[in-house]
Amino acid sequence: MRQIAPKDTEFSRRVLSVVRRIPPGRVAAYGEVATLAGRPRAARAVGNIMRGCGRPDVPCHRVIAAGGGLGGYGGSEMLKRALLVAEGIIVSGSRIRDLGRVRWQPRRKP
DNA sequence: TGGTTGACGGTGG
DNA sequence: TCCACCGCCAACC
Repeated sequence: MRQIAPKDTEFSRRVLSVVRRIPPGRVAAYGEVATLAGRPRAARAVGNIMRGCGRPDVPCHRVIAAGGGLGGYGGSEMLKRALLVAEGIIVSGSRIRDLGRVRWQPRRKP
């Protein structure tokens, strides 16, 4: 059983900051968060940090896998699905159907 | 210092 | 549409 203690490094803190910015009713993929954190290829690393988020400030349940997969949630994948549905996101089984609609867009250049 | 793991992403069959 | 393989990055032992 590996220790779940994310290091308070720049990267981890940046990732948490990005996830914290995700508004309700919207979701972001690990790769998206990684890109916003400055590491477009660190999707796995983001998952590692999410694994030990343990912070109510960080809506880790709004972070999903690319393609609409929910990914995981401390072992209770069903809980994550319920949280997303409660926010108005349509989820079918373990897959988000209106992914292109709930996809969080951090900023758009005018 | 090096090797392994993991809440991933993308492509191919 | 679903399953499998490879590649990338950070944390843990």
